[in-house]
Amino acid sequence: MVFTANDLQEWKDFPKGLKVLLLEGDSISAAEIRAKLEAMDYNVSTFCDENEALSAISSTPQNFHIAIVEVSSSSSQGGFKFLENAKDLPIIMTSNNHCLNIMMKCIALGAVEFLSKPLSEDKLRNIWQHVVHKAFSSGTSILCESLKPVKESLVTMLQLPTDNEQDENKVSIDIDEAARFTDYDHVLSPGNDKYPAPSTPQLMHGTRLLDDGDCQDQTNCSTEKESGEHDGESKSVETTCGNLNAETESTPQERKSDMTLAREEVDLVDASKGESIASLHTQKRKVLSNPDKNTKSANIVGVVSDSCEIKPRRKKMKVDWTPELHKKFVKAVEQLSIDQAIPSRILEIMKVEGLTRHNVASHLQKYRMHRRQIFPKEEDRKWLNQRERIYCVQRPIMAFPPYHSNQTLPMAPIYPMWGQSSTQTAGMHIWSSPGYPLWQPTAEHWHWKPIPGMHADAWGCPVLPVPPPQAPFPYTKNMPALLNADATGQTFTMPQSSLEHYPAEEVVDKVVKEAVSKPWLPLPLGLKPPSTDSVLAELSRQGICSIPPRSSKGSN
DNA sequence: GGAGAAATAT
DNA sequence: TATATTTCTC
Repeated sequence: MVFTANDLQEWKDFPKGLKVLLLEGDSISAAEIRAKLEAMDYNVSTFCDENEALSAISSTPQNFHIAIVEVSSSSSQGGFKFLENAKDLPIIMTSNNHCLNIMMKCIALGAVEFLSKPLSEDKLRNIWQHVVHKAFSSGTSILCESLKPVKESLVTMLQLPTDNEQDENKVSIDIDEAARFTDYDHVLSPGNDKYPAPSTPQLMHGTRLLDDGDCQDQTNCSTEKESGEHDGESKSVETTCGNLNAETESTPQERKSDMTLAREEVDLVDASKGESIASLHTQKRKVLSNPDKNTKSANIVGVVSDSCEIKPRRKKMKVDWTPELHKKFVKAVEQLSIDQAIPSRILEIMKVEGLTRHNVASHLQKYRMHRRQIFPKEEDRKWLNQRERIYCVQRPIMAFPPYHSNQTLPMAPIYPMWGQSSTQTAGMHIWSSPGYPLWQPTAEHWHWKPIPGMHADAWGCPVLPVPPPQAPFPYTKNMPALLNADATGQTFTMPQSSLEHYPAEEVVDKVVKEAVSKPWLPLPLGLKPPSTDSVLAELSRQGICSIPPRSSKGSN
C-alpha cells in the first residue's frame, strides 16, 4: 500500500479516520457500536458473518486498521475463526458473556483485548492504541500493510526514531504536536517491550493510576524551585538527566560530586493541566528501550539518558545521602551545634551543589528522630564524648547509671553511626540501630577503625571499649564488687575509699534524668559536650565531693 | 517564607 | 521497613 503525502495529511487528526472492522452478529448491537465509533470519526465497516469479514480483509487489507469482533454464540466459529485468521490486525474481542475462560481464550488466540459488552464510548474511544501498538511492536517486515501508514504517520508526527535510529536512542518530540493525544487520555503506555501494549480504559487503570500519582502539579524539582538556595554556586550535582536541567551545564566529570541523586524521576505531567503526557511516555519508552544506557549508574533508577533532548518542566530528584554527604551534614550540624542547626544554615555550611533546603530539612528531621530514638541512652553520649575516650572507664567510676538502673548494657559494641565518619566505607549503613547512643564525634577523638579485641567487628564503627560482660555499670550497693573492663580485658577496681562517698543513686539519677530529658538544651554542666573536668566540677558543685580518681587503663 | 512535624511516596 | 519527599501548620 502506497502511502501518500495526502494520506499523511489526513492522519494529522489521528486517530480520526481509523478504519474499524466490526464483526457483530446482532444488527442492533452492531448499529449501536457503529454509531459510537462513527461519532469518534472512526470509519466503520460492519459485518455479521466472519467469513465475509475475512474475505474483506483479505481482498482489501488496507481498509482495516483494527477489528472489533463479537464472540458470537450464534456463529459456529464464535468469532474465533476470524481471530485466528486475521492476526495481522489488532482484534478486540467482545461478548456479553464475561466468562473468564472465553476471555482467556480470546487473548490466547491473539486478541489484543477483551471488552465486555456493552461497549461504552470510553471503551471504544481508545481502541486506536492497539493500532499504534501493533504498528510499533511489529517488525517492519511483518507489519500489516494497513498499519504501516499509521506507524509512519506517528513517526513523523512524534518525531520518533525510525527503526534504524532507535538504537541511537535519540528521541525528539514535539510536545505541542504530541499534546493532541491528550484528548484521547493516553498515548503509549509503558510496558514490557519497546512499545508496550496499550489498553482501553478498561485495562488502563494501572497506567492511569501511575499517571495520576505522579501528576502532582508541584515544582518538586527542588533544583529549580529552590535554585536560590544554592548560593549561586556552580551546579555540580550529578543528575541523571543533566541536559534536562538547564541549570546543569557542567560536564559529567564536573557534575560529579559527593552528592548523588539516586533517582531523578521525570514528573508525569497532567494532561488536564494542558501538559502533554506524550513526552512522558516518550521518555518512558526511551528508558525501556535502552536499559543499558540508563542503568549505567547503580544509583540511578528509571531515568532518562543524557541524550534526551526534551526538557520536562518538572522532575524529582532523590538525594542519596551517602556516607560522605552525611558526613558533611553532621559536620555542619556539629559546627552549628545541634541547637542552632537549622536547614538553611546547614545547607550554607555544607555547600553541596544541588542540595536543597528541603533535602537538608528532611535529613535533619531524620537525624533528630534518630536522636530521640536513642534518647534513653543519650547519657552514654556524654561519656563517649569525653576527651581521651575514658567513658567506659570513667562511667562506672562516676556511677552514672543507665537511665534504667537495672538495664543491662548492650553486649554488642556501642556503634553509634549517626555521626561523622572519616573512613566510613561507601554503602555502609550510616544509621545506627535504635537504642544505640548517638555519637557526635569531634576530630580529636574520632576513631573509625577496628582494633583487635575491641569488639569492633565492622568497619566504620567507632571503637569503644567493651562494657563489663556480666553486669550493668555498678553504681549501687554492688558497686564495690564490680569491676569494669576495658576492651583489652583490663579491669578496674573501684577504690573503696571513693565508693564510700559515692553519691546516692537518687541524686545521680536526678542529674542524669534532667540531662537526658532535655537533650536539646545545654547539658546541666553548661558544656556541649561536657568535658570530664566539667562533669566532675558539676558533680562537685552538687555536693558530690568525693569522686573516684580518674582511672587510666590498666589501673587495677 | 522558613522550620518542623506529619503524611505520603518510594 | 527505611528513607526521601511532600504537605501542612505554625
